[in-house]
Amino acid sequence: MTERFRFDLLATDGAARSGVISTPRGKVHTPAFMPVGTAATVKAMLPENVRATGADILLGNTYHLMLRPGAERVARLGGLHRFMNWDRPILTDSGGFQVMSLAELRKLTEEGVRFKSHIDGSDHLLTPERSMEVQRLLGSDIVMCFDECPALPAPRDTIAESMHLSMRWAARSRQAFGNRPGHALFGIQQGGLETDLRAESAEALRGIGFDGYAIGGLAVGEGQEAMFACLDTAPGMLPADKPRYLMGVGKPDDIVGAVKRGVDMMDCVLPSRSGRTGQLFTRRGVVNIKNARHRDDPRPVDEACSCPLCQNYSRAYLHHVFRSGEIIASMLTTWHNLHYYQELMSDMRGAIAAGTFAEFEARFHELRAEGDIEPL
RNA sequence: GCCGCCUUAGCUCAGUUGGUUAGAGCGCUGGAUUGUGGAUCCAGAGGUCCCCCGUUCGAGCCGGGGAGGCGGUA
Repeated sequence: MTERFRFDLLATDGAARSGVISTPRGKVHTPAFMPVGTAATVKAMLPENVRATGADILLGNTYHLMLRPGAERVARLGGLHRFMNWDRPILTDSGGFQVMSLAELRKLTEEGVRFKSHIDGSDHLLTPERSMEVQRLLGSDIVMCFDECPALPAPRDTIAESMHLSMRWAARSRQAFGNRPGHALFGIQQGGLETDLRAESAEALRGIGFDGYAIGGLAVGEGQEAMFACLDTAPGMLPADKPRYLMGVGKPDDIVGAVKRGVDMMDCVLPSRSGRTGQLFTRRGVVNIKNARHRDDPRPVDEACSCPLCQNYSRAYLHHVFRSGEIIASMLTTWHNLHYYQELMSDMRGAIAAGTFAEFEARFHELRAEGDIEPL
């Protein structure tokens, strides 16, 4: 068992990197995709099945868990790992993003954010210090700094002001986190699409010193082209010997493009959330199982996929259970999507190690361009 | 047999004193969803207004006849 948090870079191919993060709760192979388990569960999945898809680490949410069931309660019950039956690493988001996207009647001050719960309207105050405390109570392995994430597009002044506040909060987060061997604290770079603000933010974070560095504030409406343009320079501003985490991204092609540009970790709700709305991610692009074309189709979603859905059930069956609102529909689609995402990450790790990332990427886009199989 | 009520989109129903291209909800056909609200939003298709005749410049609406359904009554 590793006593301390550690990141070892194993291979590079162009800007793409492959490595391993070691924690007392296990290793995380990078590039890594973290399924989102917001409310102490990856919806529609048992933890052992999430693990079976290849996930090394999950993401949990400070915002949701502090509101329900409450961080102190989770702590009394033995911590988040025990509570949700996942003994491997967990990264927790700080709550900053969710306060902005979910809560009502926010009031932003230097101290933190006062807001009303989207669940029951109760009043709450989230500060860098409280966010660190909540994440400690949960037992998070990788703790995220409390930050503010403005929606894009926004005026440069707004982006700059927000970034400076996030940097002051990053320093307070670092101070409040203290020294906790075996646990990591990640700083979050902001600055929107402005290269100089990104650089200034990265410099501020390096000055404080973190165990890993996240790129925040992307995939919030700017489009893939703008995001990639930002990622052409943002990862290189962060320390090469620490993990780089692109928050909230993304679709499969976003992920491939991000890894190509030097990102080591990502999380996204898409495979799980879209799974619950009938959207399946495959080598050949997206399949919407609700579409009428699948009604009589006895074939699997992807004949080359080894997940339980593709091995045992037809498109026609999945279409039926989806249209009927059956719970198994969400289970099967979520399982498939997480399996696909993890296989994608595994393939990229292999390609980086072999120095064949360019070939991998070409094949990835080639298959998607072919599109889904023709309807019967 | 007689009396009353009903018939408008796939379903359940609105539809003003008769007045442009007849609407809604659900369903259906598609789309959106990026540090999760099992949520939500967007777009589209779909009509012999039960049938026939009449009145009227003009009928889903008014009159007559018929068909089908529901209820009451002998």
